[in-house]
Amino acid sequence: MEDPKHLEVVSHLKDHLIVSSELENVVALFKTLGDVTRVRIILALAESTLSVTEITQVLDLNQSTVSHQLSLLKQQNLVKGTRNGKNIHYELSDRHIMTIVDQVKAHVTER
Amino acid sequence: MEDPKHLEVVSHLKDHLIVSSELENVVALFKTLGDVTRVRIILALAESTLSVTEITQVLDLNQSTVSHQLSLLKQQNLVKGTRNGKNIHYELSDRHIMTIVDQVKAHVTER
DNA sequence: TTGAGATATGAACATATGTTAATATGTATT
DNA sequence: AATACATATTAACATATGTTCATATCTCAA
Repeated sequence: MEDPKHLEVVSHLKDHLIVSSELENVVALFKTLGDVTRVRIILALAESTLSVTEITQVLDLNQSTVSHQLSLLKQQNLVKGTRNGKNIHYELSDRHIMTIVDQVKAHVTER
Repeated sequence: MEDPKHLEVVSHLKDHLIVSSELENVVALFKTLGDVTRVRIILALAESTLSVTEITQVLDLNQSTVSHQLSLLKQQNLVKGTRNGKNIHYELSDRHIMTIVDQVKAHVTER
């Protein structure tokens, strides 16, 4: 037999779970963080501001790869770059990101 | 000219950023959360325990899709299912997940 | 044990994604 | 202006991913 309260809840659930654009944004952020290369870049930038070339050397990546991924990270407002002559210094645009990463890290290690 | 302190930091960065299996796990979790369907399932389960059929109806999805995605969510220990006769009741395996989702939601709305 | 309902699984498909090579653009130095 | 260095961009490719259809498996009731 079914709990009538359960049926009640379920029948109304459909209306409450609107597909908000907010959901899209949250998922997009998760998706961006769901790649090893990008997270490594973020972790590196958490230690120090770095130019593209430096990221390339430190993480042992193709220059093109770094530029591509930085472009995605910029789109999500996770990093920002400021030009300094020939170089562009990249840094985390927000400390908040590290909070999230740490949060998830905690969740992962905790099992 | 370059800040010598900066050069110092960068030159040692490569050794500190080990590709830990922990990193892989963190990224895998982010990747799992980087899909609208999966997050919608999580948000639904945050409201109430649900059977596969109920999820199918509430979220207007294909039964096969729901099963496939639940399987991925199970692999990441995000949900767990317990059989009740013909049905299987799915629930979040951990409240912690909602904390993470809320965290990111906060980050997203805050701009 | 046969049938019906609930869930899982496998194969096929279209699309998305990450990396690379090649090249373009931008910037400073001479 | 020419060169060298740093970064971005484009196209091509291989691989990964999400959905669907068809079907298998499991469970209960008759």
